[in-house]
Formats: sequence, C-alpha cells, structure tokens
Amino acid sequence: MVASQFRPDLMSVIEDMGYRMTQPRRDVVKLLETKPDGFGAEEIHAALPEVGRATVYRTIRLLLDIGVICKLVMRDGSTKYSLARVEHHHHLVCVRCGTVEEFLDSTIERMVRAIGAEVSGEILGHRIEFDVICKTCLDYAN
Amino acid sequence: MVASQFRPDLMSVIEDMGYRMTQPRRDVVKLLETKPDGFGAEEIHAALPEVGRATVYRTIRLLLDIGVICKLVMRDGSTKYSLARVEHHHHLVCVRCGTVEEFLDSTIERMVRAIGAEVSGEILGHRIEFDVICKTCLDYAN
DNA sequence: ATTTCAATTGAGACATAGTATCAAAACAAA
DNA sequence: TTTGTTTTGATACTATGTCTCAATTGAAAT
Repeated sequence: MVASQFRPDLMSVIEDMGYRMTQPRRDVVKLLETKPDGFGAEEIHAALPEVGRATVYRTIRLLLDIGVICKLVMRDGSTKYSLARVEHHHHLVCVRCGTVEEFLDSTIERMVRAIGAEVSGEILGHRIEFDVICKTCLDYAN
Repeated sequence: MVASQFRPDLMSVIEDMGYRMTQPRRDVVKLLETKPDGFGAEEIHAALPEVGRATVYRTIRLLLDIGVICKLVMRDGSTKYSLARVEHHHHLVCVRCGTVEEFLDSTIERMVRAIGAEVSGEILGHRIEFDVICKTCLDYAN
C-alpha cells in the first residue's frame, strides 16, 4: 500500500512547534513542497541564492528533527531528503529515475515484531529501503 | 538466527579475484580481520601510518565491490564498515555499545518476496538495519 | 635472475556534505 | 517602539571520500 498524498502545511508545523516564521524558512519550505521525489541540500541552496547555505542546512535539520522530512541513503551512498507524508513508513527508491515512493505495509511491522521476539536484545528502530525499478521505467523500457 | 562466524581468508579472496597481493592490502586486511564489530576508514588509516590514506579507502572500496565487507549507516549518520561473514544478511546495531551483529532471517526474505508481489515495479535490492540494545548492554543496565 | 609492463601506491589537491562561530539582522511580544 | 531572543549569512572548519600523476612494485615471461 502506497502512502496517501495528504500532508499538513509544513510552515504551520514549524510555527506550531514554537519556531519563528522567517522569510528564509518560508522560501526553503515552499520549495521543498514542490519536490515529491526528494531533494538534495545543495540543490535547494543552488535554487535559492538569497538564502545562505548554512540556513538551508539548518532548516533541513530542523525539519528532520520535527520529523516532517526524512533522510534517505541512496544505493550509491549519496543523501537525499524526502517529505514524510505519514509518520512511520519505508521507501521505494527507483534506481533508474530516482523517484521516491513512501511505502506502508503491515507485513513489515509484523516482521519487525516477529524479529523482536527472536533476538536477545531490544529493538529500538529500523531503517528499510527498497531499490526498485518503478512501473513507469519498466513500461518505458518495453 | 545469528550468522555463523565462518569466513574464508580475505586475502585469498582478493587473490582469487585476480587482484595483486600487495603489502598495503595485506596490512589493511589483516587489521580489518581483528575488528568483529565494524570499523571506520579513518580509524584504519590512523592505525596504519605506513599505508597511504588513499590506499586505505581504495582497499575498502575494493572489499565492498567484492562483497566481503558491507557499508553501514549508523543512526547518527556516520559510516561504519563491517566484515560480511555471509553473503546476504542484515544488521543489528547496538546503539549503546556499537557492536554489529549479522542477522539472517527467512522472515525478511519472505517479506521481501511478498512486497515484490504488491508493488507495481521490480525490486532489485534492499537495505535493512535494526537499531537495538544488545543483550549484554541490557544485562549491564540491570 | 632479469626484464617488462600493467597494476598499484603515496602525496596531496580536490570534492562533497555538513557543522561551528559570531557579529548583524529580524521576529514577535510587551 | 522598544526590547531581548532567535535566526541569519559569511566564512572557516571538519569529515569522509575521490582524483591525479609520477614513482614503485608484483608477477609473468624470458
């Protein structure tokens, strides 16, 4: 099951957390919201010359802390950030076109619980990413 | 089920792949084999002043390519490398003491197949890491 | 044992991603 | 409008890794 597209306005989330509504933050957030397939920090910085590099990184870190975006490590080791539409999910990353799709699956959560029972320690969290070739790319190849 | 400790000699794997047996490679590999809980590149470089930094990184990349070590991304975003005792496995990383345990589980592989049937694209690979508090650390806390 | 030559090395420059510092500017509450 | 805290931008710095290139080395062929 693919995650729904619903997502509250990011800027109001920042406000609700007690952070200030500044112009640089508005600029960064507004741009991020146009990137459904994830984004890199330098890409954002390049697109917003009026916002300092440090501020771009600080805003990304802030959004990560709040939990409204997540950090993805690609197969090639590079980093991408992606809007988090739902709280807990995993990612399907297309290795051909780079699109990132959120993935919700009760199978995974059942599995995590099953493994929790098997291992001797205590499971705190997990990171799961699937490398795929998405439908669009598959179709295009044929 | 935790992966077995068996592993062929790394240096002979390099040789078998047609790469040269050089002194720097021997030094790096010999050191890695003493690190069951993973290692960082700079840690290896610092411990081997007679081997150039580039060579340390090159050797690590070589071992990654061959598939005898794997790259782990920790919860804090830092990178660690870890000996791969078995070909396909996942990791249990203790967030307290840092030990890395390999993990083999048919549940995971069944799950991956099940998800493959659900998604529209084609699954090529996956990365799965569990953050845990290992038995030793749990016991120590009590 | 010596030659040969591609593979490998070390030094150091470069690249990339991100953090720290700190004076100046901008919010927002009073 | 004042005030005091947050936030910012410029820039230096750190960490991790790659690239370049002349010099060296391993090992295969003599």
